[in-house]
Amino acid sequence: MTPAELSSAVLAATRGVFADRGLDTTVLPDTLAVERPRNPDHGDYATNVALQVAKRAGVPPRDLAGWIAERLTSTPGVKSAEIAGPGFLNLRLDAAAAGRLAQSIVEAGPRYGHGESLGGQRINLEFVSANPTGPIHIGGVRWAAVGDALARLLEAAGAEVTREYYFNDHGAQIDRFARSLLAAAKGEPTPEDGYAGAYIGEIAAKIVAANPGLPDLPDPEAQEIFRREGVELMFTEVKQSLKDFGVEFDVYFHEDSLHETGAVEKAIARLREQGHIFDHEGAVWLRTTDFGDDKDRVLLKSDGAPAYFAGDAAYYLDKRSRGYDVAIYMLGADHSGYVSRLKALAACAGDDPNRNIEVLIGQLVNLVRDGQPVRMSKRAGTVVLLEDLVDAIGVDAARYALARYNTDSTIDLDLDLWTRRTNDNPVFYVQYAHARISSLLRNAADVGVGRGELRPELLDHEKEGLLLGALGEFPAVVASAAELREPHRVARYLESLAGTYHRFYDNCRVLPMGDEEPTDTHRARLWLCEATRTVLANGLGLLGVSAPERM
RNA sequence: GCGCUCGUAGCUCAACGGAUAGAGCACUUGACUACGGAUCAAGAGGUUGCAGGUUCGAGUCCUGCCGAGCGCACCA
Repeated sequence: MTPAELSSAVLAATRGVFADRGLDTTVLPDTLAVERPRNPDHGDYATNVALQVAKRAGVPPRDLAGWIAERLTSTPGVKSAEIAGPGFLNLRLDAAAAGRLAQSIVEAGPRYGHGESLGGQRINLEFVSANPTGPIHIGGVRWAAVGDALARLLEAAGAEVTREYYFNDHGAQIDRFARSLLAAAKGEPTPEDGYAGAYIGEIAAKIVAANPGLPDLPDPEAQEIFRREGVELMFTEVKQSLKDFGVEFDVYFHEDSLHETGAVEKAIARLREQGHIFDHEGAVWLRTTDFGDDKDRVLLKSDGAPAYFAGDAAYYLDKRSRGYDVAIYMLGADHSGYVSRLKALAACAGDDPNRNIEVLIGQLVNLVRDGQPVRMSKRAGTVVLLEDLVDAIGVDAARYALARYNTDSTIDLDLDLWTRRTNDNPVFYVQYAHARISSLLRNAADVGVGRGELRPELLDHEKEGLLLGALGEFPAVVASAAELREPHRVARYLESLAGTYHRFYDNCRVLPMGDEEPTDTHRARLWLCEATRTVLANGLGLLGVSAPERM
């Protein structure tokens, strides 16, 4: 019996009680969750449904819980249902009902954990979107790891996801980039507002090598070549380093295209039609304050040039025209002031800012080595790069480390910790569990013990029950992590599952010892091990981290 | 000054409004002639920044205060 099945059974029992006693069934929820209590004394599962609805149904919660319990005890697979505290209902499954889960997990394989909680939703997920004026730095890396994990999660929950990268190849920062390349090529110092760092020299040298006549051209023409080719080289590098990080996008959207195709003008015209535009002091404004922004925003500057926000407006409308139900923006903390204007923009465009657009803000990442903050990169000088992090701890550890924390908090990553091959390193702890099971399954094959027919009632050891319970939670963890946009829940779950497995392993011998004949208990435990391996692999897969069979 | 985010064990961090606030590390004490000891068991460690409020129930929601980070352009 899975938690989902149990939850339906509880709901059915509750409905039955309400019908029998003539209570108002409209106070009942459509679905309810059964939870794994922290304290095992509180049963395999618990539900607070009686507490939730008693007041509105006009009955005492403990009485209601008792009536539900009475019905549940006659449900097949439910061993006991007890009232506890103010009206909790603590449930226990019989071992056979619980044990069958192992088989269904193994049979579901890579699909176990997938669901349809977000079925039918089309989601545009924009993340990283770093400027093409330099290599990806640490701020963007957090989103690369979290964003890609979230994309995988949303897909596992049944959504159709487009991973999108907005490429800011338009505007003044590109000119500064081009001037910096030109200066570097001519051996001149970096312009005052330009980009420094060794990578500028590298790229300038590449462009010079590819364009022999370049030094003879007048500055404006040379700068144009540096602009065009520099952006292209940077773009290629960014894509490659993300690919090496295991992150690939479905759409690389070029800001420049919005200006070239007239999309910006069209967007402004549409917003003007909708009545949200006004002219003031020669500039064209969007009245975002009508929808909660703290000031109105300029779309066209008084010199007639579009402001950056005009591109955002056109870009948002473009996303919507592609038919997404939700556009998710993942932005760094330095863009926190951006949330209200993007939401207002969506509202101006006639969308529901609470449903059609989500703006997630991720706080900063600090790297620490030997207790000292790491701030500089050899190559970029002023910031730490994606490649620095990967060089230091590897892709698996980097992705796991970045995806393991709630993005609302700033985090300190200790580079020494994440390279350690010991169990204080969470990614190794989880991967080790997977490798250990893989090894055990290899041994089982070597000695010729197979899973055979599962006798689920044999999985009646306390630690087996706890492990089955943990495995059963996985689909709900995936669904809630997707719904809440919080991939770190998966990582925390895996760490907990790994611990639960090790405790099982310590208490329950899986393979026959010495000359011992294999029994159905050995075979049942192999089912359990295979199920655990499946869940660990699926969970790590959602985070974009490998599940090694040997370490 | 205003806005957003955060404040939980010595450290790094968990905890869809639920029961006795958890885990890893560090510290103390144990378990290796058998499936990977990269493991496990036990102990100690907390006024969840402070003060009120809502609720059957608050780390979680609301208000105020204190502290930290990040923002507050006709820049991108």
